[in-house]
Amino acid sequence: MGYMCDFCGEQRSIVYCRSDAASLCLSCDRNVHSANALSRRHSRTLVCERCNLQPAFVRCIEEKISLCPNCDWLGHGGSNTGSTHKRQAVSCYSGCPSAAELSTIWPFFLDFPLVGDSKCEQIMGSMSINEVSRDSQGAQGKKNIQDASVAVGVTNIQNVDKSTAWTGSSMLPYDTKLQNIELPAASTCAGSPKLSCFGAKGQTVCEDDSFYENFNMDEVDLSIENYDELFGAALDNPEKLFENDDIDGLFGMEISGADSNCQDAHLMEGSSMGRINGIQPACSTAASADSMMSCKTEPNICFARQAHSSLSFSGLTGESSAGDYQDCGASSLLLMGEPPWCPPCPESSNLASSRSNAVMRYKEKKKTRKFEKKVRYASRKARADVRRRVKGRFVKAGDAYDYDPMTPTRSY
DNA sequence: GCTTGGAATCGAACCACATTAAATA
DNA sequence: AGTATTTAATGTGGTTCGATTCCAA
Repeated sequence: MGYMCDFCGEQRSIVYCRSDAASLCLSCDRNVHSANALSRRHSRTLVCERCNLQPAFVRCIEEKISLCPNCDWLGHGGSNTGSTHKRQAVSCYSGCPSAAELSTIWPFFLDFPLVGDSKCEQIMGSMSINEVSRDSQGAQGKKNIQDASVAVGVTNIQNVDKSTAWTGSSMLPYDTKLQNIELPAASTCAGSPKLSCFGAKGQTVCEDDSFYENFNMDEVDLSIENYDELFGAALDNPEKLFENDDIDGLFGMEISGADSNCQDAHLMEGSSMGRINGIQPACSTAASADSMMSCKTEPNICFARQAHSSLSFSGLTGESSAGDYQDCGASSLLLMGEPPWCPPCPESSNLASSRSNAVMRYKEKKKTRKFEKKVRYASRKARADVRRRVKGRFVKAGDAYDYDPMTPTRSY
């Protein structure tokens, strides 16, 4: 990977598709992601203009550059002057938005050198969403409209409250700073500033006020029963994704304020999809299988650092074993302390102690937590529940047994 | 700081057989 | 094409046991 489009290798890469793990130029992005309904769902964002490897999650207004969390940290996290730069959250989009629509999502979009003079512009500018939808007729076309409307509806930057632009170190943008991040207005729930949500499904989440009315990090766990839940009903009922208790247990953060709910609920949503590389702070809604699977292939330790003790990561089974955390790449760092690039800071000792306390609390809770097994066939369970056993093993009917679930007596 | 041994924890394996799905007549 | 029969695979829970981790000496 590098500066060039992974697909055509000719144009400079502009956007990053996590699902495809590819950096694409605008024309290829459109071509690739207009192929079918599934690909249209891919959530894309700008590619980091510094490393050209990771998706960007903020744009430095001062430097006019989009940055991934790592590069953002490197550029703004220290004590240099960059730490005062104003930055703006970079939203994701899906569907096949036109250049104009992308510029609506990203007001800085026209800053890109390729926009306006390349064939990308020709393609992007000449095609409207309606045209795309007309090209692919019927329901497919309607889907395109939906996708595109999502892309546009996600972000109406013109409504952004400029006063919320944030500056300062990116060390803890999610933890303590995100509430001040300049987020697209439309990405927040209508009528409720509590939860930032991005994309269509996120909006669905937001519409359910009950979801975050009782949203207390202390009660949150990332429990995903199975893929069906994850990709199906759970998305319609987000509460199913959060079942009990680990977040504060692991990191010792207890957040009760509405603003905190907002920022962390957003993070939670991302992490609940197993998306550790939460450098997609603005695209938590894709909830697609591919994005979830990217968890293991694209560990992003930066996010772990930035999440800074505010997240836990759960495995697909809902059992948060240590291995699960390790699987997610970033997680191990959360448990092991500061990442190697973390500079010494006066808070470090406090952070270390609070983290160790948090880990202890997490372990305690984990001990007492009950994991419910999902029984696929009740009939089989019913039979197993009445079968006689010897040392836990099933025995042939009529044979001697040492355990009878019906009558806990021995036959010999 | 390093080693050692016991305790604690974890996860896979085992068992029989009704049920389910697939293949065949 | 639809039905009946046969074959193979699956899943269910309590217990055991080997492997791993933890912790104090």
